Amino acid sequence: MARPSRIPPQILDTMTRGARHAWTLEQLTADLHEGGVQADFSSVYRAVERLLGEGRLVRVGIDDGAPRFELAGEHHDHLRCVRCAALEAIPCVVDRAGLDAVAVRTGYTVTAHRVVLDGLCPACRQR
Amino acid sequence: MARPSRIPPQILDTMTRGARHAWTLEQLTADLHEGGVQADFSSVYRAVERLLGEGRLVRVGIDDGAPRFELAGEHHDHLRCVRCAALEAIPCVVDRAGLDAVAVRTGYTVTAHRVVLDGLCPACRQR
DNA sequence: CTCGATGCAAAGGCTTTGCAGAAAC
DNA sequence: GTTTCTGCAAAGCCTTTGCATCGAG
Repeated sequence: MARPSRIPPQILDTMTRGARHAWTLEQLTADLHEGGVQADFSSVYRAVERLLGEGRLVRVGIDDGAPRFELAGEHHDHLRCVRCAALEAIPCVVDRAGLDAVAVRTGYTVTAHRVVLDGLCPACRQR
Repeated sequence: MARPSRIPPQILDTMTRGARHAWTLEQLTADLHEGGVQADFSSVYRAVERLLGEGRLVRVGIDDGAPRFELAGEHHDHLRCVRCAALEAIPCVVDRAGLDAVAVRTGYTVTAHRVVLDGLCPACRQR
């Protein structure tokens, strides 16, 4: 190792401290800057790529324009406000029995799932 | 109306007959061509846009590179082979009670959900 | 003749890559 | 001196839009 990575640990740190649940690369770059960390977008891109490969981050597809990333850890699903785009982590809402039934009926081996609930957050509903 | 739409009905027809469950714009354009329908990509793009607005199609985010579209109809979830990218429609596997619990706990009004199961199809598992 | 639909081509936005400079070993 | 990380800038890829043309009413 000729030069220690500066950005990857900063990303993990930012995510650990952050209030957010899933970052786009753009948000992540902005948050690093706010934390006083100088980092080019492409460096963040490559650092995230590396962290994904190491299994420290996971990619979550919220399908709202840009891929998002979050710390690898316990599985959870997501709840998104369709109006303000707020994103919350929620416990898994997939029905185990239903999953097994699907596996049996289709012959697939189901290895993972991604769930996004769409809704209105309390603040947006009042408006 | 100065000129009746040619492409939108052909899209609905292609989707109704097709074996596929969700089309990317590229696949849709290709399927139209195979069916002998001449259609430019941008025309397909705009036709789909129109059909979405009319509620005849829905957009489904499988998050596998390109947005996909399918006929509006009964809600269903999706099962995707991570190896060959095959896509199947499956009955909803979301736990109703869990959904209600989330709504209560977060204060959100949940209006929709999107589920993608990842797995290995029978053919790919054998290899 | 009029007006919307279509095809072509270019613009736009975001992701990904190449390359030279910088920093640690 | 060697190696790898970083920043800058350009290349790519797919989506979206502008515009001239076409064709049914």
